[in-house]
Amino acid sequence: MALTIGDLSKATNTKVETVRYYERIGLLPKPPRTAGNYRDYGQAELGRLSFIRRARDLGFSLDQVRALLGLSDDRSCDCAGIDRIANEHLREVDRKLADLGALRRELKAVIDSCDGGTIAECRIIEALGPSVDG
Amino acid sequence: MALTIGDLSKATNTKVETVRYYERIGLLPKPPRTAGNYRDYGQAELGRLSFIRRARDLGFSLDQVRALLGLSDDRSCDCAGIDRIANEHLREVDRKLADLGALRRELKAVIDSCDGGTIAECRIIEALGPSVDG
DNA sequence: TGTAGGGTCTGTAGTAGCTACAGGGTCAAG
DNA sequence: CTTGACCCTGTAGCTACTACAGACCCTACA
Repeated sequence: MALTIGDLSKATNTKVETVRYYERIGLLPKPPRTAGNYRDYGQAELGRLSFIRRARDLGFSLDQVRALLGLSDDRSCDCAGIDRIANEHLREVDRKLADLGALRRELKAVIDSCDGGTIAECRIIEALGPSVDG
Repeated sequence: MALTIGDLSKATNTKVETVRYYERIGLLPKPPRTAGNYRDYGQAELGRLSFIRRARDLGFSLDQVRALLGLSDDRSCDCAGIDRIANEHLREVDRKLADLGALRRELKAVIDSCDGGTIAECRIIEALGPSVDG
């Protein structure tokens, strides 16, 4: 039943330092300590940490995770707030996908323009800006 | 001909602090100073900064930019090194696109599973991990 | 000549989200 | 009773900037 920080760490694939970090910034509660001053966790903390890690894996920021945790703690409220945060995040992801796609096209064009030779005639270098003696 | 740091900043859409930062980390040379201890830039520095910014816009890391600058300084070498860095970066971008795409699908599935109601029955929260009282 | 406003200078600290130590204490096994 | 794995606190590092504070410089206008 009692779990050490190492147990939590292994179970959630999180570094020990990261668990302590989450405690420091208030995402995880300060747990009771053993006689030897070791952190003493239970199932609740394991669940909470799993939640945090899963949300992080899905790309939610720590602030978003904090908000999700805050909302999910009140199980009687309706889940519109949760839905809003998740959809906001989805829009962010879509923006990033679009940006990264555009960047890829541009980068590909720069690379394709080059067909070897010396640096002096390298199209990649050319494409990257006005030449140094411009 | 003589450019202040503000001129460079405006011409390349870079914050003044960022220009000083690039100097501090060695991407830009330490320029001569005016009588009043202002940085005194010429066209060469403008070109170099433009190059840096353009490469950054294309998602190259500062380390990659440093390598590109190093290679491009020797104009007689062949451009295989440049090509290698650019293609490496392209592969990185492709990896990120794939990861982000996968993340998006998963996030979408989580969101779509929710059809309102209270937090207690919220599928988003459920999907994010074992419940707190696991 | 004085002053108001911009711009610039150095140096330091903050951002996100960890990660990596140093220098110590604790605990179970042999 | 010692070895080794774990844990503790506290601090510094990472990327790529950004944001001050407190001072100095430079130009224009009264």
